[in-house]
Amino acid sequence: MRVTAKQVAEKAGVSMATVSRVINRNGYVDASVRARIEKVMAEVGYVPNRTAKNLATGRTRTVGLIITSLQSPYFIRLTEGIQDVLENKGYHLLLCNTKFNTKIELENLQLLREGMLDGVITSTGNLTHEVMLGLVRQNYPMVFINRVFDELKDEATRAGFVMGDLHYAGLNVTRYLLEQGHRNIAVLYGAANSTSNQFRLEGMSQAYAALGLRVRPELLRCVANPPDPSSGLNDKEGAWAYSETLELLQTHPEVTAILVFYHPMLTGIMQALREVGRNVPDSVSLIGFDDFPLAPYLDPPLTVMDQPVYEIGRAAARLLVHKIEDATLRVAEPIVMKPEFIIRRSCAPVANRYPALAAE
Amino acid sequence: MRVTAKQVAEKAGVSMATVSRVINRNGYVDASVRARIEKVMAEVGYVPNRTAKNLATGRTRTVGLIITSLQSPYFIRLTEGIQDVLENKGYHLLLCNTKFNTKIELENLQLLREGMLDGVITSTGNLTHEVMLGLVRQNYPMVFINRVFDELKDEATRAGFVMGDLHYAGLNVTRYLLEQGHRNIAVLYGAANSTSNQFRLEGMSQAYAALGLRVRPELLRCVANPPDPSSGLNDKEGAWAYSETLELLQTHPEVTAILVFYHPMLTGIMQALREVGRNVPDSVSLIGFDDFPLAPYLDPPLTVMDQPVYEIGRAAARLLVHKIEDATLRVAEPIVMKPEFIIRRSCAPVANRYPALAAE
DNA sequence: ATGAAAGCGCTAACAA
DNA sequence: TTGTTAGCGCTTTCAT
Repeated sequence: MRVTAKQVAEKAGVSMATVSRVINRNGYVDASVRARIEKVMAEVGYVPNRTAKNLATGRTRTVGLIITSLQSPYFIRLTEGIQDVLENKGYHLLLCNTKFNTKIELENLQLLREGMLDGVITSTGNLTHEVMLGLVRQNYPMVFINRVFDELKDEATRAGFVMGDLHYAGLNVTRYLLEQGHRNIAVLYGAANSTSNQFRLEGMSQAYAALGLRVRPELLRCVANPPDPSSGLNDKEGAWAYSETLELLQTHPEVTAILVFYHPMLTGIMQALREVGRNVPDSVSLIGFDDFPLAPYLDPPLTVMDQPVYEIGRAAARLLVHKIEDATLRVAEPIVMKPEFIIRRSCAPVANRYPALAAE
Repeated sequence: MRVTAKQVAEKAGVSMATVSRVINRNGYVDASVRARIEKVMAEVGYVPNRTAKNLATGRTRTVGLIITSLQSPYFIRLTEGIQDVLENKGYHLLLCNTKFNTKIELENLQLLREGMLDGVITSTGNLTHEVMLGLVRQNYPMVFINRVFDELKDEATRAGFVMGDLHYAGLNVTRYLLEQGHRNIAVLYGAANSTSNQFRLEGMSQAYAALGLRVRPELLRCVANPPDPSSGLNDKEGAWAYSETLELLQTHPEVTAILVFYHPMLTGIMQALREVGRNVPDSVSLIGFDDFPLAPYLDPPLTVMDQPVYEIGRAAARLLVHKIEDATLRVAEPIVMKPEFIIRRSCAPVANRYPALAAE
């Protein structure tokens, strides 16, 4: 049978309170008494019951992380950053992978209300915007990645915000392509409703506008509604991207550059390109968002706009833990991190494609 | 303030027991009474407290998953399989990423003893062998991936086992290379102590033995002890593999094939190969273990021995949930899944390298 | 069909 | 420095 603190107390001839003090190393306990209790605990193999402690303290030292996919190196790296900090602070991570399913996301947010989670970090689209807003206003400790709530502008809540400078990222990537002569730049992204994508797209528009040009909306493709979201297929997201890319290239052969906002789509895009004989980078330039270990080893090595994802994760976790442990903390200003452009070999000037034209 | 079931009961003019019955939809409750209680719950915004429920029921509907890295597509896919099943059964996932740190692993195992976890799935090396064994003998619900306990052979415990046929995998990959004329096959693996590696190595030996040959132990390299395990460096594991590979190629230039048991090492291996001018596959053949979405897009496309990782994950989660929900369940037989060899372009016969020799 | 009441195992304020 | 005691909020027999 399980041994309880009460039994330890009886056996050691002390009160439960004293046992509790030695378990948690707080309060004053006489050295000899402590030794006696510890001896008893070791003898009977006492293990404290965590759920009882959770109930008594009203805390669980568990944090929820909500992401939309495990296939994206972005989320992996983010999770690593978060977990490294949490572990260091003695917190645990409950992982919720929504796979773009709002229902799953809501179920996990419910755990926050139910007191099973001390706080939550979210890095998802904004389908659950209203729910999140409600939670924030009820002062649950929450940290949002790459997301803003205009409604909260003048409110002092416990919510925290960490972001990459995605506007800057979109702006600079686009400027780079425009300078290389690209005018028909397609974008493939993963979730229509995410603020991350909006930021990048805004940056993109700005780069166009600087040249008196405009984004062509028909070249913006979202793959948020997968053909078969429930299949166990490996590389499911690549499969969606594949058909979308094929369609794009067919209807818009004038595309000379593709921006990939969501890396799980990369395989499908590359396969489609290959099948229709559009070589990278000579026929089409390709740029990914966020770096990942294998990027330099792809064929061709992928040029990417990187974000310090690991640091973003760390910052988010630190912020959340602060907010959990200090209920009065109010940090309204988002933490913003600068991206870095990493040029490899998946982009080429349009002139390479039409050398004759360029020579004129 | 938080609303409790007690307050709901008072407001609805019933007892807590009845409220509990409507929350959990069990026991008999008169339709009109149920409606009244539900109305009150909605009005006051009642949310049940999960930690209290956990304490009262002695269960948390939370399962721990212990893996050693998030950088390996193997663990990612495994996690997806596990999570898809858990979510479907109403369980949550507490993720423990040990990064080969035994201390972290032990801390998470402790959560099982402390009643915070209903069960645990482990897919790690066997540094914690004794601890695991103790837990199993105390009848905690546990499922092990790619691991066996000879000690448990004749005991009826609650432990479950799911494995890929790694012996078969090692055997066939090696046979394939031997048939292509390779005799100096190096192996780079991630954790010296893992049974998965042992199984593969045994298969390998068998393939050698069939030709009257033997494995050359000096060509087996483990990268379990990283130069800097705590750095936040992206692609840390690739960095370890890089230096190990460099050293290997320098001391053993006769190597014509490399088997990679742990994919996060791939980047470092490829870079080292590139730097010393050993072209894949003409100068060195490369085979990876387990497929992943980007494998066909590497330069060159990677030949791999794949495992049905997603299915392994699903099977493990199903088994664990069974064991949690039926304390009498005793399934000693491991579930074994067959691997599949996927040939792409990272292997070439040795004859390609020494055509003159082959022509003799 | 509903209620009373005894836990579940620990924490923490207060008293001593 | 230690003990007393009243919770934490829910579940679950056992009556009724």
